[in-house]
Amino acid sequence: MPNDVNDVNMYGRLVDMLDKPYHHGSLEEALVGAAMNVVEDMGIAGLSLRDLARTVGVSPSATYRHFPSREHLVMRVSQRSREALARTLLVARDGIVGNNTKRRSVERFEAIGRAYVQFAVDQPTLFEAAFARCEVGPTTPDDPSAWSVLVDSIEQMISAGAVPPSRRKEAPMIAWSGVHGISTIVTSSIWPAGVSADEEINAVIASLTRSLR
Amino acid sequence: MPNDVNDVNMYGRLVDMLDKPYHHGSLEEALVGAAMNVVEDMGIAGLSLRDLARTVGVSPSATYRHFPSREHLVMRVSQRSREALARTLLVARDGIVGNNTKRRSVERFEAIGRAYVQFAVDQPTLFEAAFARCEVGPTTPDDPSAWSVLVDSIEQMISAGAVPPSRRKEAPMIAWSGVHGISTIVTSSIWPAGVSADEEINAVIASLTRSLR
DNA sequence: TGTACATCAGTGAACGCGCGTTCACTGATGTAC
DNA sequence: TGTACATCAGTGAACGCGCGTTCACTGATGTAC
Repeated sequence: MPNDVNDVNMYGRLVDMLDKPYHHGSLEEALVGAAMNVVEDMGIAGLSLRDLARTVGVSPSATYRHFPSREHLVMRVSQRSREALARTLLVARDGIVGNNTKRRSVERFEAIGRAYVQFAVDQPTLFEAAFARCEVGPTTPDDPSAWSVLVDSIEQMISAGAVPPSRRKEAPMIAWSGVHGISTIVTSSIWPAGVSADEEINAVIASLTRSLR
Repeated sequence: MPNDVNDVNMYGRLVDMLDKPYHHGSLEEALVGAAMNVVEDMGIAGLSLRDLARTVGVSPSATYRHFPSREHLVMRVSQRSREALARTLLVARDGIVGNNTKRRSVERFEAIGRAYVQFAVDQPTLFEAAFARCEVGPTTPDDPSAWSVLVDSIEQMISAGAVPPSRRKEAPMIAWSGVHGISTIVTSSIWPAGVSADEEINAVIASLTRSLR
């Protein structure tokens, strides 16, 4: 096959590579982004600073300009994962509309729960990363925060009269435990791979609404 | 300090070591046992075949007589952890006695739930190992099986009239999700370390009993 | 507007490490006759 | 009862690997005067 055109492209790429400036410009963001990709398909145990540096095209030691240790990177990735989860909850919630505020508040609550489980099923490694035990804690609150989304949703149900105010204190943890539990069960090794869990998910979510009444 | 007696002991030990037979005798069991200890204080990521061989006093390659790969050992440890969990559930259940069968069935159910969470709190690394994603599956059913303990307990409640038979199918997953969820939440990095979760645990377990009625 | 200089963000080589796994081997055990 | 031999369960050395982290360094950038 003729290779002149390809050669031009190749040289173009080589030039791009050679033109690579000494300063990356946004190395920290690039590292976190690359790390999210790695976690997505290898899990958080597959994260390696050297590997990320390679991917981003930078020397291993450059990563230490931005993260004091691997563990700090892990913390960032974990938080990112939680924030990604929170964003999908918001999208699911805002997808539910209607004028009956009471009914809408319950439907939104259930949509959030369903989206939570769906995130875990679709992105098991990110979900795992989101709640991984981690030696260093986040220095910034999650934004958006899945917990806040849940609490707000329950507050809406209380305002709309779908849940009695007496449940205010305990309701978030009850709801979170239920959806989190079925999520981890369905994505763990004890759940037979490839088998749908739709019925179980529906039953759990229905039980939550029921137990908050 | 005089060292004659100590020397005798020391020589005794040395002789013991030198007397070590060529064949270990129960290497497989010794490896699994050592692995449980490692997992208990380093987590499952800290498992290394070489390290175990060292601990047990055997060459690294000897482990391959008993496990085709590290992953197979991980599977065994994971199953062991689940069985340990199941045993604590049985103990907790059998600790509840009484003549009122209906009341007893509910109290046993709740005791099992509480023991489940307590196991996770007391042995977070074993709990994590029990449900770790694992590339090879177990070849033998868990014995005892935590799932069976739970199902039996619900069956008892149904017989005693504490739970309507119509809930038979969905009840186990609802209950399991709740206790499993709060367990993973409380042992994950998002729960502030050292803060008691007793109130939340009680609220979740009460909500489960409520939602099964 | 030009320049000296501090600071920042990279490089590249090296350190020491432990890992999983394989290989040819040998010592111990059990079994058929 | 003794013995030849297959099989089992170890040894020990080596392979190749990738990792986190440190170090002395240099190129680029921004800022005070």
